[in-house]
Formats: sequence, structure tokens, C-alpha cells
Amino acid sequence: MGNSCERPERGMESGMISVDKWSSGSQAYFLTHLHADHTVGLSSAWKHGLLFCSRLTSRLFPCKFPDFDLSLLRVLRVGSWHSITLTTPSSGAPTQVYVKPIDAHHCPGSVMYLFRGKFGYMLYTGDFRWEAAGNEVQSGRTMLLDSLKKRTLNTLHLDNTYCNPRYSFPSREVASKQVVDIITSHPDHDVIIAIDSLGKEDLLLYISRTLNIKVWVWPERLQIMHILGFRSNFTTQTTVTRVRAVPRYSFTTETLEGLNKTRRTIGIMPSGLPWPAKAKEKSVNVFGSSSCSERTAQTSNDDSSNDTISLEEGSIKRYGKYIYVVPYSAHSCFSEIKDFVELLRPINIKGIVSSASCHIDPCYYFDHLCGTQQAFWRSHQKPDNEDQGGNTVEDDVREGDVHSPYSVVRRKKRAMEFFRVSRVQVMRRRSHGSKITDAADDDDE
DNA sequence: GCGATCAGCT
DNA sequence: CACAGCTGATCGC
Repeated sequence: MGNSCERPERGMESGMISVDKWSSGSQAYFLTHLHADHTVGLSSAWKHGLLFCSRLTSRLFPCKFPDFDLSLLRVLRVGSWHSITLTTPSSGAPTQVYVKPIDAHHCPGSVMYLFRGKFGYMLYTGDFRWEAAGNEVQSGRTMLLDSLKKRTLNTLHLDNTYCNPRYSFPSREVASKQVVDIITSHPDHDVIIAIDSLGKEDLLLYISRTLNIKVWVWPERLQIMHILGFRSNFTTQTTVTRVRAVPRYSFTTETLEGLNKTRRTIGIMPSGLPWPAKAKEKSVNVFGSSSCSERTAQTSNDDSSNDTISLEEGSIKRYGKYIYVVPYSAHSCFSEIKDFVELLRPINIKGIVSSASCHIDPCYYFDHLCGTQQAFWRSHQKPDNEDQGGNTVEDDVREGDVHSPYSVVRRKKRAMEFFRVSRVQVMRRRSHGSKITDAADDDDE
């Protein structure tokens, strides 16, 4: 199921449900959240079956798929069991599947799905952040344990994006404070912050409330903010604020250099993802901007020591002259993933993220926490050679293309896109609320 | 011409 | 390391 690894599903037959996978052949489709990498294959013309999602996702849905047939949407209430009748493919017999969405704290509307049926229990996390200190996770922990009722979780489909001990970063609350510190230590600068079409609203709200300013966003993004219920903290007027959130794809060193020709501007990149290792970057002390530049100058002729990236401090990095990288991540870091697996102790784990160059196999790290069936698969899975400094062919190829005239043209075009605010088409809003059907709650199963 | 898919880039 | 998402090329219809 889903875009997970190839191991056959033990419990559930194929052809029953799909999570974040949109090809035909399933009886029920579940959407965890609206980021593009989870909606590949989904379009306004899609009509392979019923689509289940959270209330908030259903409200945001028409922004991404304006002409989608909303009669196919079914809203599942977060924290409640819902009953769905499906057909067992092998026998043709009807069977009940129960599903409970649980807040994934990844982006607005994002949920994990806990399934229960003849196959036992299965949890599909989608993308998720499990900040143990937060109240939200405490209630999530309680909800998961109460839902499982001491039964075994057969299969955990896990967000393994940062499933490697090398990934260690602070909570989003801490990272948000770091961002505010950067802004206040640059009182005479404009600030641009890179964001995507959905996510990191908490960060922007924290900035807005702490500094008592509005944050500029582009028109489509303001529509999203309004749907999320944030009215007073955001604006599309450039004159009323020095802090602007811009699309990540328009956020480059060239953009910052261009902006600095007319106005002193810094960029902030909130991301759990380290920037490319060849970039010159340093840990900086936000609380004294003068010492930042000193340090940068000091080490600038010592490239060899800057090639490695360490995230263990969760520290702020400097990229180029104007860009700060702050460890604000919407995915769980390794210790959080570990806590999550220790809580659930499933029989099987499958990573939902696989990449060509580095398979981060959760089984490698968490086998000892799992059921006996893991042992069989472990013998087939080699741990990734994460500490061997792999001889990556890809890196060589990538470097060769960076300076092609073609890519320069494209970057300029993107940067221009960012300035042409008035051109941007304002997103269509539709009266869709009444057309979206709630799936019946089935709290007492 | 249009949609789906993929490669490339950041 | 690999996020989320844009752009452009290609292919089939």
C-alpha cells in the first residue's frame, strides 16, 4: 500500500484501501495532507472512488483542485472511529474496516490514519512531527494507546524522512524563538522567510504576535490563511511590514542579492533539511550580529573545515551573505521517531519515504523494538552506509549543471515571478462547504 | 492541445 | 543527506 517498500502486506489484502496513492484499483482512498508529494496522481479529474480526509483538508482541497467533484469527498472527524464497509477481494465477502484519524502535527489538516479490521491494527503516519514536550503529542499518545487497547499494532507505515541519528533538531517552539531573535537582531533590515503553499503557519503567527507586526504573504497564501482562520496577522500590502513570507522556489541567493541593491534584506530558511554540503556555512550567534560577520570572515579562507554539516546542536546556519537557515522542521527528528516506535512497538515497520540514493530503513534502527517477524526482513536489508561518506556519482553530475546558462535563465525568471505580485491570479473561492459529505462517526464502534 | 509522467533544479 | 514544489521535455491520446 501507499508508496512504501515492496514488502507484501501481511494483514490487509491489496485492492482495499490506498493512503496518499491515487491510481485506480482501490475501494477507499485516504489523504493524509495536501502537500504535492502526497497528491501525485490526484487531480481535479480524478474519480477512482471516495476520498477520505480531515475537515481542514477538505476545506483547503478546492484551493488545490478547483474543479474536483466534491461529492467524492468524505470528512473524517479527527479522534473518532469511523466504519467503512468494503469487499474482501479474494472472497468477495463484505468486511468492515474502522479508521481513526489522529492529528499528525505536520501541516494544517494533516492526520495519521489508524486502521482496524480483520487484518488487525495498522497505522499510517503520513508525514508527522512528534514533539514529545508538547501537549498535543501527549494527547496523541493517549489517543493511540487508548485506541489500541493493549492490542498489537501489526504494521506501522512510518514517516522515516529523518530516520537517522544524524538528524537532531529542536522543537518548532525553540526554532521559532531563534527566528524572532534573528529578526530583532536586524532591526533595520527587511526580512524574507521561505515557506511553501501550506505549513509553517505556526512560525509566522509566532513572529506576528511576538513582534506585534503583520506578515506579508502573496495573495493565494492569504486565501489559505483566511481558510485557516487567521485574519488579522497577515497582509498582502508590502508597505505595512518589513517581514515577508515568500514561496521557497523564489528564495535564492540571487533573490537576496537583488533585494539588497535597494534595501538591506536578510533571508530566513526554516528547514530541517541541511543545505548542500558545498555551501559555505557557519554556526552563528544570533544575539550579536557583529560577531556573525567576524566569524564568517575569520574562517572564510578555510574551506576544508566547512564541508561537513552537523545538525546535532540544532544550530542556526549561515548560507552566503544574507541567508540564515533555522532548524524548523515539520518532520520528526530521530529521537522523536524513536520515542514513537518505542511507544507503539509494532510487529512490522515500513518507511513511507524511499529515495534512490539513501534508503533510511527504520528496521535497521528499531528492529529490537519490534516483533519477531522483523528478524526475517532484517536479514534482507543492509543498513545504509551513512557514515562511509559515499562515493556519490549524483553529486558530481549535479555540480556540472549548476552553471549552465539554462539554469541561470530559469532562476532569474523565478526571482522575477516573486516581484510580480499584482499579476498573480487570486485563487478562486467556491461555496463548497455544503457539498462535502461527512462520513458517519462510529465512536462506539 | 491536454494530461500524465519524469528529469532537473533548488 | 533529500523537503516541497516549480519548470520543462516527452509521450500517448
